[in-house]
This record gives sequence, C-alpha cells and structure tokens, in this order.
Amino acid sequence: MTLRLTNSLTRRTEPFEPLQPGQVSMYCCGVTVYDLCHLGHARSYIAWDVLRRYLLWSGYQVTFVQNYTDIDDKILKRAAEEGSSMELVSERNIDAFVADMAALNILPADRMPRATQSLDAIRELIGELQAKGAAYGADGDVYFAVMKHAGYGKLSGRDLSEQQQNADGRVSGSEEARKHHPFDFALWKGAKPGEPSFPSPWGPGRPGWHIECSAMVRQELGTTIDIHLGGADLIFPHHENEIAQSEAATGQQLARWWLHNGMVNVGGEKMSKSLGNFTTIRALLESGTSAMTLRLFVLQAHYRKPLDFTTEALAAAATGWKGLNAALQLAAQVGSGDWGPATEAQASDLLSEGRLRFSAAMDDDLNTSAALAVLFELAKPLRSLANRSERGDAHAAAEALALHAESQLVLELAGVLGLKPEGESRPGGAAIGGPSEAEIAAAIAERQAAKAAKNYGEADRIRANLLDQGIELIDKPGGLTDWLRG
RNA sequence: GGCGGCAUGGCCAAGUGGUAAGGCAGAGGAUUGCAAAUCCUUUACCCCCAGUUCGAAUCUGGGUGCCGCCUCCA
Repeated sequence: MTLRLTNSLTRRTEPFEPLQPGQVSMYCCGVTVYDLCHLGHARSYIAWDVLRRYLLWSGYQVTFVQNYTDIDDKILKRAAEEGSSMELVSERNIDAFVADMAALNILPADRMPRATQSLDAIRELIGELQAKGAAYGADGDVYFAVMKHAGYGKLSGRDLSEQQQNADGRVSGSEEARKHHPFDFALWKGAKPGEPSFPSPWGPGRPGWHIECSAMVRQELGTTIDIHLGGADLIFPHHENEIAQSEAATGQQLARWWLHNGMVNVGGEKMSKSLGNFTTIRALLESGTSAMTLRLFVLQAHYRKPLDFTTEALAAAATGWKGLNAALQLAAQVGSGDWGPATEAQASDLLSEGRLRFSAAMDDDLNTSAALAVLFELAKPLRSLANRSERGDAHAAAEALALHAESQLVLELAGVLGLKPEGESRPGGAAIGGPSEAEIAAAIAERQAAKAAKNYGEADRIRANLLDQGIELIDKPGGLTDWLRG
C-alpha cells in the first residue's frame, strides 16, 4: 500500500511519491499574528500534524516549515488600537501560537521563518520578477502582472478573461487604479506616512502578503517542494498567487502536491474573525474541553470536508475520548513493562491486522475517521481490562500480561494521530484546591459504615457532599469504592 | 454569474459496484440499597427522478437543498 493524497492541483487522489526518495519537504501557510488562533486554525494544523506524524511513522524523513506573517495591515491596526507596536503585537501572538500548538500536541515545525526576517529573500525575488517583466512598479508599489504568467489560474480553476468582466464593477480606489489588471496583486507596498517600513530598491515599504511564502519556501526548502499545505480558503488568491510568483521567477514547479483542509463551520457558516462566530483555542481549553477531545473531534471527520462545530458534537467527542483515554492510560501502564518475547507472540495476528487496517485507512487520503475506528476497536479489550484490573482481579492481571503488545500498538497508533493519555484523575492524582486523598478516604469509609448500617440517607449525603467538591464516587462490585476527581 | 465541494440511522461520521465501520445518544439485560461507572445485546436499505449493470449508497444524466472561494481569512 502506498499513501494516496488528494492534490488540489490535479483534483485527484494520487499515489504520493516525494522528489527525493525517503525525504519529504512540506510547507504550511501559517498565521498572521494579529490575534489568538481559533478552532479553524486548530483544525488545519491538527490535520497537517497528523500528515506529518504519519509520514514520519511510515519512515520518511520530513522537513516541515511553517511561516509567521508578522507584517500586515491587521497587525498595524491592532498595534495602533493598543498604542503598541507591530513588533510587540507580533511577539505576543507568536508566543500564544506556540503555547496553543503545544497544548494541542502539535509538533513544532522544523523551522518557522518570519516575514520580517526574510526580507532579503523577498526583495531578491521581487527583483527577479521585475527583471523578467512579470512585475511593474507604480507609485512606490510593485505589482505582479498576472497576464504575463501563462499558468495563472491553474490551481483555482479561474480564467482571467472571464474574471476581467466579473471584476469590472469592483475596480475602485487608488490601488485598483494603479493595477494593470484587477487580479494583479502587490509584491511590495510603498509605506504610508507613519507606518513602519523597510528599505528597498523601490523605496521604503513592506512586502505584500503572498510574496513572503514564495520567498520562504525557496529559502528554506528549495525551488520545488513536495507538499504545500493550507486551508481551502487560501486557494484563491493566496496560493494561486504564490504559484504565479514562484513559477514565474524560477520556471520550475513550486509544489508537487497541494493539500487543502475544509473549513470549520458554525451553524452552517464558516468560522471566521470577520463573522465574529469564532471560538479561540485558548477559550475552548479554558472552558474545560480537553486538548485531546478537540483532537478527536477534528479527526473524526475527514480533513477535506467541512466540520460543523456544535456543543453537542463536542460533547460526544468528549465522551468518546473519555473511553479511549481510559484504554490509553491502561496501555501506558501495561505497555511500559518488560514482559519478554513469549507474550508478545500471543497476540501478533490480531495486532498485525490492526496495524494493517490502520495503515490502509491512513493511506487512503488520511482517512482518520476509519483509522480511529480501528483504534476504538483495539482499545475495547483494554477498556474492559482497565475496569476489571482496578478491583485487583488476579485473572485480569494475567490478561494484562498477554495484552502487553496490544497496549504498545494502541499507544503507537494513537501517537500517529497525536493522541496521548491525558490527565491522571485516578487516586494518586494531584489535588488542586480539593479535599486531600486522606479526607476522601475517610469520607468513603464513613459512607461505607453508613451503608452497612443501612443508613442510606447519610450515605447519599456524603456522596453528594463529595460531588460538590468535585469528587465523583464509583462503587465497584465487591464493596470497593473508587473515585474520580473531576 | 464563474470555479469547487457536499447530501448516509436521533446526532457526528466512514464507506467509491456485491446487500451499510466507528463514536455519541437511545432501548433491553447484568450489576447496584439507589445513582454513577462498567459489561453484554440491540437500532439505517444511504435527498429525489431516470439510466447503465446480474447487482449501486457507490457509475452516468437531470433535479432539489446546503457550503466554500471569487475581498483579509486555516
């Protein structure tokens, strides 16, 4: 089996093969750091994190580059509102981005270039485009001439002559007046009074949005990369323009594969800053949704399809994760021991089948939904074991031995999806402002006594009292009482 | 208007020619003083119409509905 991926460039799902055998270069369009990331960003970056993890797991050497857009009108606007500076706003949001990604267990990119630190490469690229006649200057701005690039529109399926007509009514404003064609776009923007600016052969100013990606891709990964990633909303104009710039300059293909993720919707509409219907990653995590629940929620749908964000769907994912997490926690316990080769062999057939089904699902354009189904099925026996072993069942402990290999596989496959055991809430977990373990044990003993005396009113009162303090009691067969700190 | 995508049980969501994975919720049972948790069992003919085929959720054509992009956007 080989990995098949849907390439936006060809609109087909094709077998993936990197330019250099065994090595994959990937570039992902990052964020404009004017604000916190929301669930749309989370979805996108989780999807590509899974692609990266899967490639690594499959034995590829992967170089992953993601940029920060730290020069932008919105950053300037934000800085002006705060009486701050572009640098401070950017720094703050880059820090937040790093923290949010780490919280979601998204592997950090190998390199994360910033527009402000890539100006030489940007200016060089603009210069080349101008030398080749693909760009023209106008009042301190420099524009890319889309009509000079034969392939323009190949990614988004646009036809320039038709677009010309459709765009006629929109041509207005000074920038539009300077353009030769409505779809021409700025490579370099001349500085307006009071704006931060950088020197250039065309006068002080700053780079346009699209050019930075072209410059960074070339600088960090070379002329032609294997995979370029981004949200479907970037196909036009951003990615189309990136292709035009890079390919006009180098004469070579920019990226062999273009992968685009579907949008996160709220009530049938795209989640976005402008619509104001967004939830930040931070806010969601702070409201009590765990990072792994969010990952599960995202991964249960295929990455190219729209994903509707609802509290119901999220709650379903939370419950689903609770069960999977229990299995993973046990697996981490069981899988860590050294049990010898004899037990490993016992479950090998079942395991290799699971591994195969998982790979087959992932090979099919990253069918994480199907891959998760495999994971849930593998986790099932572990879950039931987890529940039995808690009451010290000797038989269960013996089974645990036999399931050692299975535990490792479950952890391994979960890891490919970036899912890891989360939050130790069983006895022994750290108390944060709640009753201590000793206090809980005492209360349980008290309730036990009340139950023995058939004083159920008192027993229920103790239980309710603990629940108020965030401690949930679970009676197990055999008279034992377990508890969870929620 | 142009380009692209989607429509599967109460909800989410796989499935791309041979009689529908998985998760959540629900139901029944076991267990329990009760509850929770857990375990077992269980719930669909796939938007509509026509066609291709021995056979279609899966292919073709036509509808209907919804979404994204065409302006900054993951």
